[in-house]
Amino acid sequence: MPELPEVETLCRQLTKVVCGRAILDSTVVDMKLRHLENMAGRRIRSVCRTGKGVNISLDNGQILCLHLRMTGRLLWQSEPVELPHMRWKATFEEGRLALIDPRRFATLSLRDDLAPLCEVIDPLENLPARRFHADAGKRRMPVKSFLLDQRIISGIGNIYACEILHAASIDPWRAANDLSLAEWRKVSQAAKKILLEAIACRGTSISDWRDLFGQPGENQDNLKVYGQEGKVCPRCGGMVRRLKLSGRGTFYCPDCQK
DNA sequence: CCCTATGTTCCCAA
DNA sequence: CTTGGGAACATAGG
Repeated sequence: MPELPEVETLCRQLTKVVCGRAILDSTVVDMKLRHLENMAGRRIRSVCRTGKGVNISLDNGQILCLHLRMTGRLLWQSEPVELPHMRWKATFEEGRLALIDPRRFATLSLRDDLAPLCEVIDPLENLPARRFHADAGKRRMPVKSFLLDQRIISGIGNIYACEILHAASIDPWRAANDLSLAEWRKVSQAAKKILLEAIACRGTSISDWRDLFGQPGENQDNLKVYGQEGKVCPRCGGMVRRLKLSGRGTFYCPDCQK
């Protein structure tokens, strides 16, 4: 279930493996994706990320846009191996890309431009705390829900929202419009630190996540609160708790997140 | 059988 | 208009 660091990891690996390469053939396995045409003959120009989305630019100007949702996985196989839940594949001279996705929520489509995807805040950009502060405006929703709202900020999911708010010492239930500019500065700095650290570790493999080569990431060792219910908060010695917020498991330390 | 799950979208209600 | 809740999508694992 990839968030920004996992998708960034995939994009960097894809760039190395398929950039400049020609697709010999592509095959739809799951008929939910039957609208996808065969990309045989197309060469890959570049790969980039928007939020949690992978965008693969082709030499005819089209962009193959992939969103992995909950259980989607993109794998590079130098030797083709049949795996369960394969929904789509593209063969190259050097190997093939396979989309594996048990729950079949992932989306894959060809688009003509990315512009609509680029208007949202990407937390790795030098987005000023001012922008957060301004966008929070009159929103009374909990700050965690605000961070998770992909229409405002793209890329942060449940694990990193919990970790960012812990690093910033902010209570997830605080109303977004209640945070001061100084507090948004802490959130913005925490987001950048947490996300960059996770990218350096090739993502968080708590359960499903594997990188392009099937390898788990290592950022699970860096988690301070997510999945740590009942454990000791490494910052203040309090006890990490878990409650529901908008239906999502929310891990936090009531003693140092105010 | 129960509950949970790193995501998104849609409908409905307040 | 904003926000929250629940369902839907569909499957695996504890």
